[in-house]
Amino acid sequence: MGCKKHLGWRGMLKKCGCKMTKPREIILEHLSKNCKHLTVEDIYFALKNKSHDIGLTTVYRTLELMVQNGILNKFDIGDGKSRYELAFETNSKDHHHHLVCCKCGLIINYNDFIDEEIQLLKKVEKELSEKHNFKILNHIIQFQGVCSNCAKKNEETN
Amino acid sequence: MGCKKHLGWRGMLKKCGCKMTKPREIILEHLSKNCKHLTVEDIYFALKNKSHDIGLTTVYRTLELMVQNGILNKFDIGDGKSRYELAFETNSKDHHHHLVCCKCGLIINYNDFIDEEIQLLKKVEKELSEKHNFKILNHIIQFQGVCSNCAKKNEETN
DNA sequence: TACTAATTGAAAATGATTTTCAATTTCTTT
DNA sequence: AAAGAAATTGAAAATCATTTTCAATTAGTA
Repeated sequence: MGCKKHLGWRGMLKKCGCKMTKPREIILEHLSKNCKHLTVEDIYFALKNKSHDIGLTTVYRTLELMVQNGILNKFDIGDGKSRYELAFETNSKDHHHHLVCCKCGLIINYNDFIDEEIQLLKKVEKELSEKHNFKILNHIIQFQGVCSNCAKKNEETN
Repeated sequence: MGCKKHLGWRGMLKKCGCKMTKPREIILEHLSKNCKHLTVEDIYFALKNKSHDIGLTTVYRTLELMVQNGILNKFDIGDGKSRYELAFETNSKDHHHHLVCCKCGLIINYNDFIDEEIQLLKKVEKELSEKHNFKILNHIIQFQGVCSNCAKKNEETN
């Protein structure tokens, strides 16, 4: 299970002078199996529940390392906590963007019209990187709004 | 100066049972004149320099209120501080998206291909709001990368 | 197997943001 | 224009996510 991935991760770590360790392996495995949008706390407690006592600090450090190396994406939905998910190549069928409820924090991955989005993103990316001499590494598209549940709750209140 | 705006702001505040106050007026004026991407600290010290002693807490509260009412956009470039800017209608000529350097935090507003972006965003927005029963209020498009300065610095280091 | 450098984790420190609460201000109503 | 009710302010304290510190441990190499 996950052997190929392990090799990939190990190679990536080697390239930047880092080592593959038990905690890192466990954290990465967890993220691979839970293609969600996890906070540090989410991961820390999930692993604790599986009897993996990995320090909170280690979770922070591992996630940061993986973000630096493009394995994970880090993003923010406005609640003051960072969230992490596996990074998928722009061309991958799993690549997606986010629809976020700003009341309850619900996050929906979408890939409707993803081809059109990607095509346009690439065009804009090319223009911007040339014009501003930027090396563009990533992008975020996020729609923000109110989900049906929260809209309902709000009506009841009024 | 800013009379029309003041009326608009006052009306907005009234609608939500809030009052127009000196601090709020000063903070909004400041944001109107500085179409940047300001942190709470930026604003607090800028006003202090103009001899406006407004409490840090009040700055936080005012900004949050304006975000809730669509006057300001709040966003995050990954450095742990929230940034604020005037919100422009999607159709406004001032509407823009961001190109961010993840090393130094440089933020560039761009509107190249903005018409195409908006057109696509509207299409996606319609689809998502129907499909997921969301009331969509806003969107973020952000490109992340390394600016030329930081790229240069990095070369020198190696 | 031994060594060197990287990693871990617990505790302490940091830094942004929120809460508390008494004093002040706004806006409506007389 | 004055009074009153409700909202707002600001300073200090509290909270909460994240980072730093440092001694003990572990991984990968020689």
